[in-house]
Amino acid sequence: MQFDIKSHIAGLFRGALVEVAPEAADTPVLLERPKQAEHGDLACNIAMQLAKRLKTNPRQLAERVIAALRSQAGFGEGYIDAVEIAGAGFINLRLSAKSKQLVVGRVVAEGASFGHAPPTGRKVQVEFVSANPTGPLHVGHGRGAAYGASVANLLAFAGDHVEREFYINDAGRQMDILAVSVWLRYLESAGEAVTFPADGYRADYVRSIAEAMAGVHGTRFKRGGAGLADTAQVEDPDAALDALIARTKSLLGDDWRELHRFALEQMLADQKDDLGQFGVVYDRWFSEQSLFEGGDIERAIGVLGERGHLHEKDGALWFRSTAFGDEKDRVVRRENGQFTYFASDIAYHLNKYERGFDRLIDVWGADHHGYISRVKGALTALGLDAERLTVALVQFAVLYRQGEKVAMGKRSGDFVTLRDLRNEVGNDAARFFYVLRKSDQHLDFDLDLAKSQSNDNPVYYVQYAHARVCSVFSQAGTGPGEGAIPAPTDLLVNPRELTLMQRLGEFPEVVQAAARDLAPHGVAFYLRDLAADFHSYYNAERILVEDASLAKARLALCAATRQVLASGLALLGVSAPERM
RNA sequence: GCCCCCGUAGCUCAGUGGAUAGAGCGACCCCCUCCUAAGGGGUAGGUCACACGUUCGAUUCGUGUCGGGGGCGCCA
Repeated sequence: MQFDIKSHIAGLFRGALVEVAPEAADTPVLLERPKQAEHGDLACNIAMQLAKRLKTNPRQLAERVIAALRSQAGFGEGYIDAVEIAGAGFINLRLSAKSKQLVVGRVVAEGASFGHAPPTGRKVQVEFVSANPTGPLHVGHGRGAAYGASVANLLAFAGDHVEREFYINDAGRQMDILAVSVWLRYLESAGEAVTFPADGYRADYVRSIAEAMAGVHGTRFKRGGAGLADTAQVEDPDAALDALIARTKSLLGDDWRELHRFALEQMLADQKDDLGQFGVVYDRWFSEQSLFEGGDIERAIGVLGERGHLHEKDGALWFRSTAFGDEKDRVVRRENGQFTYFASDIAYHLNKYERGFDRLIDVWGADHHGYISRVKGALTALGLDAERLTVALVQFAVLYRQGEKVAMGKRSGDFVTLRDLRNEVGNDAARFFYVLRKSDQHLDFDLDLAKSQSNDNPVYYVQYAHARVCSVFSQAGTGPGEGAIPAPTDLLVNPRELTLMQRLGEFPEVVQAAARDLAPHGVAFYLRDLAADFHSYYNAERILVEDASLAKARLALCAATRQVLASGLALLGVSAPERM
């Protein structure tokens, strides 16, 4: 671990506190960065915090703390230029150029691991996207993908062992509906007259899967379409669809499984490919169906029953979630004997706990918020610690084109897919824009802005800073890595250099905070600030000056800047181009 | 009806129990003989929705009101 100026100073404060107020020596020392430059580089509010407890005036207490601070061994090492009392009792510190220069050598030496926390030993799972495999991913999934992937990266950077998982909802009625829809299109293209159900999947990709199926399986699934006509006569659309599914299953017999699997695999391959191109990869794809096949659902529900949390009513089996703060009890097994999605989810989460994760993070769409209390309730009922589960809700993204909301009709099939979005604005802009807002905030995604190659576009602004640094290095005839030669950083004393170095020094705390809050937008905002500091410096000062020592020092600062830009962009899954 | 999110500059949004609340865009003015102008410098723009409470201190925490968005199935 390299010398860290902030913890050094916090240590001095703790020493001073022992002298001034031994009874309060355990009070944590908070050092924050004042918003205004005239308040120095670091501010400590310890005097105001303790004034009441010690029955004294905060300014007087601050004076005593400062006196003790000056007497600490280590105070005179040249890291602190000035200490003063301000306002109600703030202790403001002005750091020396020497203390700000430390970060340059540190970043250059540590490279990509600068800001990376040591291993925590904690095993964390992040489950995200988990879209139904009944259609292509749309722009809403895209936000969950960008957010979940960045959160996973942040946690790994903060020292956790992270596993990324996608839960495949391959067991339910929706999947059956897709399989039937594909089958009908398949029959249709073979010349059969079929009546397509109102609630079937009617978008184009269904036809594509049907064509692929004909290519692979030929006429294997052909049956007389006339045997379906009466199912379309059922009044209630839901019942009609169920009748159609049942009829299809009986007509196809053992081939139903194959048909179902074919449709599922086509859809999954599409989603996997889409996510892969988006830079989102998983350690595991977990099948809901496997929970049925392995008996996990019956086992999980069985445990709930043994613990006395189930009861029967109206022929269905209910979990008494009201006993755990939910507003009403929830069905786990329907009157028709089928388990609900909720039952699968209970079994799935039990399975996660059994895999020994210290922490589980579920990234869900905001429409699932009512679901949290019942899942946590079920976990508690199973005797598990529900506190280990964190559900991060991601609000919807609304696309705008030329100031107009882009219509998204899921039913009509004209929704915008993630793939369309990526093709339109590019992966980098999509990843960056998705995490530019707090996840629990509605996101207005401006397509025109994301596409514009101008200074309005924050992605290009940050990437351009990186490209500029690289350009300086190519002019200098060296690579940024060669800045690793010990450089005379004490020559870096002009205000813009000091500002830039200070900003670089903030990176570790920014990343830690973003990981703690599951808030990748903090990194995005930081990168914009860092890029601004660099652009400002670049415009005001020439890097490759005549004075060889100064040029070398400035190159070292550039190398450090490039590294932090690249590290931050990598956390967000955005590329760091050397040329633009 | 119940639950969740939000209300900060003309627009889109950051932000923190602290000191004179920030950024980008938009508006206006200025800067390439020079390492990428996809850049930089400057001006203007605010009752942090409102009220009460907790606190030495509230834009931040709590309660309430008003306003906007979303969710509340034996769907997944």
